[in-house]
Amino acid sequence: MGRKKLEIKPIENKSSRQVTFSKRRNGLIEKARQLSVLCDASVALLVVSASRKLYSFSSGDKYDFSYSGFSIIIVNY
Amino acid sequence: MGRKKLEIKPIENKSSRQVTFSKRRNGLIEKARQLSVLCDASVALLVVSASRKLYSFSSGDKYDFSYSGFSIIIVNY
DNA sequence: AACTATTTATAAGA
DNA sequence: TTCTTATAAATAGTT
Repeated sequence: MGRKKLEIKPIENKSSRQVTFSKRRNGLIEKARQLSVLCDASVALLVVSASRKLYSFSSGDKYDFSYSGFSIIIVNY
Repeated sequence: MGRKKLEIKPIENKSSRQVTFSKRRNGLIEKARQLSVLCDASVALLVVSASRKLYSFSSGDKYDFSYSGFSIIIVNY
């Protein structure tokens, strides 16, 4: 999408990469939410940025996410 | 997208729901892959259908997924 | 399983 | 950097 076709390869420019990350992360989380609502599916999504920030989505309240360094653990209630 | 605008609410018709699930699940997984490649992010995505089938994506080979009943556990190597 | 009319996401630009 | 918009991409309904 967008003004030009974008090849799916690492974005070198740091600020472009940051902008694209923010937009696409939000889009992905919204799509995950929609899938869970539309299709009665359970969805868990974890995204860790290059700068180690964690963003997550899970349908319902089935999961508890924790994050430490490189480890991601999903623990059921 | 599509011929008509679709409200984001549970799809009652079973076959429609199944078709939408298949299309959107594939789309979501592809978007997850693209985000990880474009933005040097770690992404883990788990989708469990109403019929309890598990579909997943993770960037790199950092994670190992297992699924049993309602429990989903991500374990690092 | 394909198609295609539309909606939606988003790459650049302002 | 928040908002805009031209365009690419996803997909709902159809065949």
